[in-house]
Amino acid sequence: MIRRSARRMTRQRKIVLEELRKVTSHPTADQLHQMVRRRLPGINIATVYRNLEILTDEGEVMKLDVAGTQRRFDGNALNHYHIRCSRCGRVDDVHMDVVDSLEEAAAKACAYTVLSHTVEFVGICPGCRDGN
Amino acid sequence: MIRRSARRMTRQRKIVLEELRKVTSHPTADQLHQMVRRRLPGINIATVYRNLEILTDEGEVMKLDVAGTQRRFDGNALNHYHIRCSRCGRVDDVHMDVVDSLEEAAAKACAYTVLSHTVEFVGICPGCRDGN
DNA sequence: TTGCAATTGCGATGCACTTGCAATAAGAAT
DNA sequence: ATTCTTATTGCAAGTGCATCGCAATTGCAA
Ligand SMILES: [Mn+2]
Ligand SMILES: [Mn+2]
Ligand SMILES: [Zn+2]
Ligand SMILES: [Zn+2]
Repeated sequence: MIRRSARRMTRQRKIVLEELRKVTSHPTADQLHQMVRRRLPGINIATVYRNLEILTDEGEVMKLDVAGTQRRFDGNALNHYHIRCSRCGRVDDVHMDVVDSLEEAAAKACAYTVLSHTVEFVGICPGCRDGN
Repeated sequence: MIRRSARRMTRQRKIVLEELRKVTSHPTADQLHQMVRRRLPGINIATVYRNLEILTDEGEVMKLDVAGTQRRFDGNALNHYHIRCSRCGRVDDVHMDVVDSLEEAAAKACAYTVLSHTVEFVGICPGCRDGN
């Protein structure tokens, strides 16, 4: 029989998750590494990456592959949409309903079995627009 | 006064564009490099990248930053949606109407000035589904 | 407590893309 | 046609983000 290896809740993994859950800013791995380091000075960036990978496939967090930039991570694993500022690169949540009907429309418009979808808006954040 | 440098239509640029326009497959830069090399054996990958960059900001082609994979290029610069096969990675067009109302909804649901949006579907392509 | 596989820190490596530079060539001016 | 300017090229080296190999450590089940 196939057995998945038993996961351990290490100090590192716990704090990576806690720090990511604390913010709504969709940090990159190295931003998160800085945050975690305040509590765990010796932690290595590779450990942060490895844990984010594991937490992602456990469904605890979400990987965001933002167009043309460094990968970001989201402590909220429920599907929701994002907007990226084209000036400064920050990424924020868009608090609108997910449009599931897009997937039905797509299923009719191509030959694939449709499984999921993501939407990324691009715009100008308030800070950049109002000049700060 | 600011003047943009005059663009030259080099043999390389012309053929990169022609080869990209020939296909509907959204090739990566090195796939396109292989294609172009059949007509221009000496062309370097850096030249392909540079020309794709230039053609993109001239609006002739489109860069696709597909979630978690190598960048792909699209000879059709008009906004349309894509679907990626989670098994084999191929990317195809989804021939459905672009839902502009998403941007209005997003504008109400966040503080950004919304400029554009992209949708990426994920699914299983016919080839992978039907086992080839 | 003990045993042992999962996990870590660290350095090395990989990969996709970008850049510096001298040589080349597009295309406007003559 | 020829000359001239400078955008563009090929090549090699460089960047940056992410991943990997490995010996040492550690969670945790027995
Ligand atoms: Mn989010
Ligand atoms: Mn397309
Ligand atoms: Zn901004
Ligand atoms: Zn497939």
